[in-house]
Amino acid sequence: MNEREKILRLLAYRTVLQRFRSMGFIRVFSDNIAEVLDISSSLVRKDFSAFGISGTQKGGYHIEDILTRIQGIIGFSEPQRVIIVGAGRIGQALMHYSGFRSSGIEIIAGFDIDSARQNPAAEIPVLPMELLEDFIREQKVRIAVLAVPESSALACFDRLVRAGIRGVLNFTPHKLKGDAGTVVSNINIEHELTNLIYLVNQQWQVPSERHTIIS
Amino acid sequence: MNEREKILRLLAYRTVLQRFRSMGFIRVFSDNIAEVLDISSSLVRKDFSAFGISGTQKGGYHIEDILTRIQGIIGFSEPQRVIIVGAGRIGQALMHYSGFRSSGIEIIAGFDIDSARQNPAAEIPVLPMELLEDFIREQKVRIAVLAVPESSALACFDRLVRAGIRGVLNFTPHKLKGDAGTVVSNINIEHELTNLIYLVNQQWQVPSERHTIIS
DNA sequence: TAGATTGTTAATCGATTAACAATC
DNA sequence: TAGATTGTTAATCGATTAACAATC
Repeated sequence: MNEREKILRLLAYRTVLQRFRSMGFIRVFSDNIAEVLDISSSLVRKDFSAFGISGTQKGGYHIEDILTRIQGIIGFSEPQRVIIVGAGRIGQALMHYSGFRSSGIEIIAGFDIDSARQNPAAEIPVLPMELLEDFIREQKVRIAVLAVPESSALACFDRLVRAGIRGVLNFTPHKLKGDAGTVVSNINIEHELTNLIYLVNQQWQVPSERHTIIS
Repeated sequence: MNEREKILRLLAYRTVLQRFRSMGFIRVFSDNIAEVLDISSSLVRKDFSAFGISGTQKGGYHIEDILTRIQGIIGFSEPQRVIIVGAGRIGQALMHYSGFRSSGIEIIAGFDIDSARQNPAAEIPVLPMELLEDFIREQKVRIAVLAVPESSALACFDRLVRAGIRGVLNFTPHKLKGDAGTVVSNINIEHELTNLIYLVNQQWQVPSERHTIIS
C-alpha cells in the first residue's frame, strides 16, 4: 500500500485544508482537494476512507473534522527532537528553518567537525562531532538529519545508527539503506535538478531528435 | 512507465558506477548494483535493456560503457544555466552547492526582494526581483529553483512561467502544478521529515497501540 | 423531486519480480 | 564441461481510477 506515499499525501491534505480553512471555508468536496493537489477525487475519498475520515453525501467533508483526524494520526503529542549532523550551508539552513516549529519539530543541536562552525552557546548549539554519541544517548535523540559532505557520509551514518538514531533524513549523495530498526529518507537535490533539466530538454526538443526509450 | 522514477534510477546508477570505477573496478554484475541501491537485479537488467545498455553473459557489464551510455542519455552537451529565486538560507545554500558544477549545472544568478541580500557584483550575482523577467528573457534561462517564503510562492511561480521558465524545482510548501509546457518538481522538506518521524514512531510503538490502517 | 456527492467495488494500469532459456 | 549471468517473458503485485449504488 506504500505507506510512505500515503502519509505524504495525508500531509499534503493537511496543508491544503489548513489553507482552505484560513480562507474561511468550513466544508470541502473531494473534488476541491483533488484539483489543488492534481490527483483524482477517487483517490482522495479512498484515502479518507482508509484513515477513517467520513463525509456526508451532498455535504462533503468537514474541514475541521479532517484536520483533527489527521492530527490524531500524524500529529505528535510532544515536540519531536531532531539533531542536524553537518553544519555547512544546508545544515545551517535546516537548523533555522522556521516551518519545523509549527509542525512540532524541534531542532535541538547541530554537530560539525569544523571548530569554526561550532558554537555551544548559541540558541541552537553547534557542537563538535566528538560529543555526538554522548549527546544522542543522554538526550535520547532518535531522529537525525545528515548534511555532511559525501566523503564522510557513510562513516557518520554508521555512528548515528550505533548511537541509537532510528530515523535519518539524508541529504548526502549516498543512497543509504536502513536496516530493520532504522528508517532512512534520501533526498538527492542534485538528482532532482538534473532530472528536471532532462525532462525540460526532452519536452522542448523536436520529436525526431528526442531520445527514444524502447519499452 | 514513470519516466521520472526511471531517470532518477539512471542517475543513481551513474553515481554508484562512478564510485565503483574510482575503486578500480572495470566490470560489474547487475547484482552488485542492485545490492548497493537496494533494488532487484531484474530491475537493473530491465532498465539497462530499456536504455540500450547491454552486457555479456558471464562477464557482466562494462562500467565505462554504461557510464558513456548514461552520459549520452542524460548528460548535457553544454552547461545548463539555472537561476535561484529567493536568496534566503536555502537559496544561498543551493547557490553555492559545489556538486552542481560537476553535473554540468551552472547557477548563474540569484534573485531576492530584500536589498540586504542583493549583491550584483558577487561571483554569482544576487539581483533585485525587479530584474527577474528581463534577465530570464535576455539570458534565455529555462530552469529556476524556487526558494521563496510560502506567502510569495504562487506569485513568483506565476512570474517565472510567464517570463519563459520551463522547469521549476520548488522548495516551497505549495505543491505547484506545471501545465503542458512547464515541468515542476516539488520538494517538501518539512513533509519528508514529518513522514520520517511518523514512520519511526510507528515502528517503535507496541503493535497494540499502533495506528491501524484499514485496507 | 432532481441533482450532487460519498463510499466502495470491480476494472485497469503499470511497475516490479520471478523464472528460465540462451550463452559465455 | 559446469557454473554463472544476461536478457526477456510471463506472473505478480499493488496502486489508481472508473463507475455506480446509496443517499442526502
